[in-house]
Amino acid sequence: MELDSYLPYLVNRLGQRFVSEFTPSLAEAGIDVQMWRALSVLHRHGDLPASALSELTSINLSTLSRLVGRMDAKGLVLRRRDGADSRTVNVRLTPEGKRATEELIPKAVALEARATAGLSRSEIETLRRLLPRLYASLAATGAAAA
Amino acid sequence: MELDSYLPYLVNRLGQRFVSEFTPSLAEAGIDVQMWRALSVLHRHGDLPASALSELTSINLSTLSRLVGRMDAKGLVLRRRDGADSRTVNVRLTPEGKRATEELIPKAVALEARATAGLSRSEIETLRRLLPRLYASLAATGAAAA
DNA sequence: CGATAAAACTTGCACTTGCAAATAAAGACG
DNA sequence: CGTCTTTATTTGCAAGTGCAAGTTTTATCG
Repeated sequence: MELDSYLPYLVNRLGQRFVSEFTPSLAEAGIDVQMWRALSVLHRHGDLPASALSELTSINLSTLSRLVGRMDAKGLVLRRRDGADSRTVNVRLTPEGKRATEELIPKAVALEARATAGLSRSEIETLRRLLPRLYASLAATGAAAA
Repeated sequence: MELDSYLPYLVNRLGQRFVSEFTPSLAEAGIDVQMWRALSVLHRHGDLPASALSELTSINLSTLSRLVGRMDAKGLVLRRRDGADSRTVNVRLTPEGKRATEELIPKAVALEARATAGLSRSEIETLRRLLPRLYASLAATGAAAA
């Protein structure tokens, strides 16, 4: 195995770099990376059950449960039992949460721009296209595929 | 920002998926993901100072310090002060650590193969080439670039 | 309908993590 | 040479994390 061209290594290393580069911007807003993940997914998808939010953020459900608790305490989200099925907890952005998210989006876009500064438009598009295919391929053949 | 095509999101999500798919194989060997990261880097680079290992694994130095302690206790690595500069701690694989690593490599390769199953040879090569460029671009323009 | 299983969360617990401060060993300098 | 910095790593502390077990609410089935 050539580590320098091993995709899981390259991907995780880059991901960690994204996180550490973005953390200062988040800190200014008083939120951490996990909160940002939840915020951005909620901003994109609207209200979500905790389990769906867990799935989309890749945050462990029990971890997410407590994360949502903290975000609720900070006024970023609202957690409410679902009307139809009260096992389900729906999480929703508060106006304050929406505002915080939208304030951060330009910085998030700038970060991506900085990372892709040396790539052509088509190289960037290639990445956007391929990464989800790897993800899907793992999901399709993974443990959950039983 | 379109989250579904936002590279930091796609990258971190995929990275997390790699981790969770590989965790069972690691568990069989009694090691966790962080240990695996250190092992694979040491296997590739040979002896390394803690700071270099931290850099190459993207693991925070203080976290790494304790991780190496645990790995040492498990007999996977040896930590020794450097002869020339005894501020530096050199970390080296033990034979046991080397064996454990080499036992896992085929599974790591298989995981990558599973992820890339639907891609052409050239698409895979493109990923191997582009991901390090993003990483380098962030490193070059980042906070550390002062 | 009533018992049993399944689903969706939440929580106890033991362990890991990162920041900031502490330690220890070079270097730099007058 | 002794002091002041800088470099390399470790540790105190206050959170955060994941697994396994617990809770509550829906389904299933005879």
